[in-house]
Amino acid sequence: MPRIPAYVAIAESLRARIESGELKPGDRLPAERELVDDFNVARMTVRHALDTLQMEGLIDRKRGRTGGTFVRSIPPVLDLTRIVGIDRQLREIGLEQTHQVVQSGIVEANHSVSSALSLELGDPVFRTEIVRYIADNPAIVEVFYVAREFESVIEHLDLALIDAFSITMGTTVDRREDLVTPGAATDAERKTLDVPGGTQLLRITRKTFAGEEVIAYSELAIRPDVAQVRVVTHREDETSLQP
Amino acid sequence: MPRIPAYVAIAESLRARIESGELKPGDRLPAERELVDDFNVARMTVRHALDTLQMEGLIDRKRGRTGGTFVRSIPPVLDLTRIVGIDRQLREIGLEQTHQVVQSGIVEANHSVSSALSLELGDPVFRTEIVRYIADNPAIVEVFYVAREFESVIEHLDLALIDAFSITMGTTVDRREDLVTPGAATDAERKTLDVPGGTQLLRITRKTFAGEEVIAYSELAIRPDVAQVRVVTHREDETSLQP
DNA sequence: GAGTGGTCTAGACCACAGC
DNA sequence: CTGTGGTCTAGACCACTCC
Repeated sequence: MPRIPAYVAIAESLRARIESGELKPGDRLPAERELVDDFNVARMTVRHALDTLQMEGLIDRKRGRTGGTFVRSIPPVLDLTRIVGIDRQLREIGLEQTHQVVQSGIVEANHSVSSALSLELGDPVFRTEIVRYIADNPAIVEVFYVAREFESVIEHLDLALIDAFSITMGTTVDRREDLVTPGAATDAERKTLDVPGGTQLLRITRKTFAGEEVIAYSELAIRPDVAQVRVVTHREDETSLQP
Repeated sequence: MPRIPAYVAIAESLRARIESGELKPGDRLPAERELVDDFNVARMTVRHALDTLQMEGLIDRKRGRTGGTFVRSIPPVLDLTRIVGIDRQLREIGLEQTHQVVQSGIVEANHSVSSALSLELGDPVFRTEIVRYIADNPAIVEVFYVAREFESVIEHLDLALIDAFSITMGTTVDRREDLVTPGAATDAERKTLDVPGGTQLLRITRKTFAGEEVIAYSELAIRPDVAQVRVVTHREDETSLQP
């Protein structure tokens, strides 16, 4: 029998109390120093256990006199496979969405951007960084890159990008491709999203197509504690049973 | 000016070396004890920095005489919005996929399962746990639940579920919905996927529909270092510009 | 002020994988 | 055997937030 590390045992014990429903979303777990007494370990070991639960998305932590460690509650769902903007999706379920342009201007294309948009490394591109708030919580950071001549699409950030292109440029967008990966917040995201270091995010890198050409490239980072992501696939999308 | 924690500064420094290309995928970073000397901090602080980079998906760590900390290489892409099975998608890009049924049998529906399949808590359901290997690496754990009478679909695990239902039951599947979240490996997943604790995974909970009825519910956990996930959305899926 | 989580130290020993 | 990462201790002080 392999030995079970203490921090794993502690995490299992707390996870069991959450999954059994003994601790419900919003409930507070014992303070770290209490857990130290309960399990007879050093505080770093308790923190390692809590770190893993936080990475799993089961708990949130707040500091201060009324802070503590809490069971995470279930966030609203955003549909990746709907073309309509986030704004409208949230309004349908009765939530407020606002956004704020953090920065925008011409920058030199880095490697990811230039290869996505078929440019040379260092070519000028128009970059916009947006933070979207759901019910006043910073929820999503979106950085998007377009060729300079498309700059005016940012006048319609409340719309889906697809419609913004159609209105401002007359360009017909017909497809987008999203790569979805998990990953912790970087320091920059940590600041704009106002989360502690190490928070788990859902990352999406998106290519928006007009025909076979990529006309926009964006990177989204979503706080999973304020928005879940859904993907819907219909049978008609593809005939699957051919050899 | 807020003070920058040492572990953040160390992580930033290493991240910069990776993103600049000074360290390429597969390259080895300095050993932890070397970094301790380089940055004049305790080893726990270096490890905290490396933990955050690991959570971001930038590095992998291996122990043993020839182990170390390595820059992660870029994994193949699986398309969530294609109905064809994982098996065929990988064969198209020249990779081997095998799978193994870890366990299967009748269990009592827990809360998630019963509410997804419209059953009562504790009702019997057929549960199958599968591990999928990509190029001999354990890549995906898939647990799926169906009503007992659909049990025979597991005879066709190499096919997409949609076709398995069609062949064995004559049931026409026409839609599926996936919820995508990030989250670290639990202890159970850690064992079956053979990853160290705290590894980031991409989690998908999937409902498979026949008409408005959910006929299968599955939970997938994907190792992002062996498979990336893509979502493709077409314009025709929805008319977006209505008020 | 007081109690919460966040950072950090300077060690120790363990587990693993090649040589 | 040796060098790698993994776990753990028993403290310390900091930063935040409400009272």
